[in-house]
Amino acid sequence: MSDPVGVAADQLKAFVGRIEALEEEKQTIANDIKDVYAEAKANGFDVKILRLVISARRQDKSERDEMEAMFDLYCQALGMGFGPVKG
Amino acid sequence: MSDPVGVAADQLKAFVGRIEALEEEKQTIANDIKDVYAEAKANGFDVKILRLVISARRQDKSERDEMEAMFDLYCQALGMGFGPVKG
Amino acid sequence: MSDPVGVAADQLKAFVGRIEALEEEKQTIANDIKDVYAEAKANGFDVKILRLVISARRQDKSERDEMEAMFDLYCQALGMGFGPVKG
Amino acid sequence: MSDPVGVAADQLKAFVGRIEALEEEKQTIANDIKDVYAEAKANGFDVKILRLVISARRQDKSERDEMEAMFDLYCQALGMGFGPVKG
DNA sequence: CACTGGAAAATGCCGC
DNA sequence: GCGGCATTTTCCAGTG
Repeated sequence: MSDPVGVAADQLKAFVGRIEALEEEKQTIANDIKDVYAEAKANGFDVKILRLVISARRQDKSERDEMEAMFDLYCQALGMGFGPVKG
Repeated sequence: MSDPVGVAADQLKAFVGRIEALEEEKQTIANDIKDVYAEAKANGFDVKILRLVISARRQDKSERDEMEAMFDLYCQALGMGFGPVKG
Repeated sequence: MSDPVGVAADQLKAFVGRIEALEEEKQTIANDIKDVYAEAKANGFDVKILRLVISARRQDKSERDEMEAMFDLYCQALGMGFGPVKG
Repeated sequence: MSDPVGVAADQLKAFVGRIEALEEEKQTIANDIKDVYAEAKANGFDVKILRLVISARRQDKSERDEMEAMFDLYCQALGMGFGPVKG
């Protein structure tokens, strides 16, 4: 298999293999997360609230990131003029 | 066309028609939004910042909503016990 | 507020307001679409299939539009007017 | 902090920490997958098709798994042990 | 076992 | 023209 088609096929197989392996890993971790939620539930915690807490923390983080991005943009904008430049 | 199949076909056509009409409206509005951004840009505003402002406002709103949801959940949880109930 | 900055701020508010209004409209329509799907489902239709049908029709339409655009282009290239060529 | 509430709070923090750590791992892997797709694209592969191929393989796999499960079920129903029945 | 909500994937858009 | 990003759509797990 040294023809281009064979090579491409080999490359394709390699890419597919790598992606499928990574997806399996990802799935494993997703299952782990499910397990932790189950464990929390078994310890008497309300899973719904737990999820809410985690998503709130995630949103806080993304909001902080956005603030930072805004700050950067404003810094850039200073001197460049944010609003319309009149003449 | 008074057989069930015909009736179903007519119903189907009706549903498809309604959905397609709504999607066209939606697309029209999406285009309008694009136009407004273009107009703002033509007036010297930085579209990137404008988008950031709008998304920040949207996030604020959703955060407030989430806070409210949390509050409701906590209210529910009171008396039910949020954390593990020991004995 | 007759200074340039105030004017820009007012303009900015106006743009933000218009965009947010349009986005709300858009969201309303999106909800309407969801409702129609729900209604279809309540009438025994398979929503997944329904979605497929509609997206297929959309594709067909865009293909037809493309064809039409091509046709017009060819007509122009041949020095033909838009309407049918009489002789 | 040896009161029940403190204990619950500590437990809660632990659960949140574990989940967040796992989610970060998951995100890392998701990014890796994106990278592989990008690499494939850089090597001339059509990402859209590649995704289709992978999802098709996944479906096949789940079908095969289902079949296997069925097979096992039948074996059980027939009072067969898991391995080959010797006599 | 259907429904709802939330995560993941895919599509389309914008700027470079 | 492509990569990154935001939006949208699709899928799936949890729940009643």
